[in-house]
Amino acid sequence: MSTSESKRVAAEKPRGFIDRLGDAAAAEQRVVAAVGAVYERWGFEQLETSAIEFTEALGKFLPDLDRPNEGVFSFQDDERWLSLRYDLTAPLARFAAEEWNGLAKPFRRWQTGPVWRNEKPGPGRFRQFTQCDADTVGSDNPAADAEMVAMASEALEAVGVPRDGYAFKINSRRILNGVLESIGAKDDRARLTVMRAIDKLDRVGIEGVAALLGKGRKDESGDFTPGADLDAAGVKTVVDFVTLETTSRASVIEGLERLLGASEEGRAGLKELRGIDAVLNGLKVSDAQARFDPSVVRGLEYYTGAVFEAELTMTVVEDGRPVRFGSVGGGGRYDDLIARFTGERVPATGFSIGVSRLVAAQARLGLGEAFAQTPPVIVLALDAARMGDYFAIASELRAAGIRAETYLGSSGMKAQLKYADKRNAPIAVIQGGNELEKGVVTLKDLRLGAKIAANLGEDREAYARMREQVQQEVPRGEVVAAVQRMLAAKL
RNA sequence: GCCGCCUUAGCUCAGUUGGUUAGAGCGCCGGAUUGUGGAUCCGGAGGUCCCUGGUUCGAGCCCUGGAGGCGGUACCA
Repeated sequence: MSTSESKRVAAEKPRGFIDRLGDAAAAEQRVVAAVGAVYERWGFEQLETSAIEFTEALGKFLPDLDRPNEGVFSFQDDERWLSLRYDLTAPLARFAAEEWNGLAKPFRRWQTGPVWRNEKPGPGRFRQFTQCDADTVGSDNPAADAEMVAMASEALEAVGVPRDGYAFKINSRRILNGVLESIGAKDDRARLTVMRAIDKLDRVGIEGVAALLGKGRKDESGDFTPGADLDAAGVKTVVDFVTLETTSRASVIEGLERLLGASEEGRAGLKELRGIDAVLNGLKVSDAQARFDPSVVRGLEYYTGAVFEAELTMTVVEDGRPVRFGSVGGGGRYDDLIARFTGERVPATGFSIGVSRLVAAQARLGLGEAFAQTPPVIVLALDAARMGDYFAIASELRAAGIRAETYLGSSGMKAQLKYADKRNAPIAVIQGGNELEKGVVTLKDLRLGAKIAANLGEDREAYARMREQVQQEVPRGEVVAAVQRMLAAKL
């Protein structure tokens, strides 16, 4: 009985999710390993938590009946709502609150793993992606914030980003709050609208921001976005803040000093930035690596103090156009998050690296090549009765630390070489009847062959000569040494 | 969520005012080549023309509704 056409299951995956094969999969692990090693070195302890949490623990209201999956993947279990975590910070808050009594405080942990968001996917935006976070819970010292920035910059360099290829932008929500206070934007809706407007500086420019602060703005598609409805003086105040010269941390502090006036909240934010600056100077983090930038907002509502954003400033030209990578991580201080569980205010700060994004950038910038895996040497299987011999050869190569596999299909030699070619194998190990008689194996240098063949035309004779040239017979006992030599040879 | 464009082979696409059996290039499989990757030549496999309902003697093409993709915008804990 055969499966009818209509009963076949479609081989497809849900939108917003991706498969990764080979180096694409391994690259993420290697980035996590490199970043995690930096966090470990700074004394952070690794934490693992479950992928699923109670929905209310994630700080999300119960999904309403019409749209139970708005933003987050949720389902009901024994009457209670469960959700896939959408970041690593909310699970940390839950863990810290749950284990509070037994933890050494301040509690410093790092964590990695996939997170899920049920949102419209786009290019470079998926519904599952990996984050790598570090957080300090139980310290309100600005030094903890400075440490996050310095450590994250070390992490970026650990994955190959050069020192002049990234920049951290730092601000404090308290400064923003001070500004909002001084222009009389009291209610939360107006404050949020102003912050969203500032957040769009990159995309819509200063004129766009000014429009969004005032009456609103019509974009190219004809869509109208209502503004925050500030008066002219209010717009000017905000614009002055977000356009402050950011070349040095000291000059920003100076500028803020001038613009902030008497706002108590703003003063507190400024004090915070001073504390961060002092520690960054001690850690020798330069103005170019970490700037104070009053236009940095970060969307997340839970931030209460310092906010950070890591941006890759390197560009690569693709299809004749420069491609910018933008933000590869962010974080900040969230002093109220843990209070949801304990009722007690616990100061905390953290930083999150978007691993998937960083890997994508790494690949396109060519930074990941040092991490790339060498493809395996392929041992051809020319005689089904001698599989044991072929596996013995591959095993010897593996024992010498060389990636090696034995061909397991049933095809002829030509197809096996095509297989090796497709796998990007550097070498094919051949032992058929001819070699067996002589007690040798043939090593074929596929990389060299590919290089030579690329310059050949239709000349079949030259091709045959090339074939002879790129392969050599070696005694069976010297296979490992000869493979090592061939792999080491420069092309 | 809103606005615009798009959907034909694994991929990129062609397809006449609506007319037999829907095509090309690339890729894939095989042969020319007794045991050798590329190139060349020959052959082969591969299709729910996104789905649905309709108009028509007849729909890949026209009409209704829907889904999916791309771009912009909004949201983003």
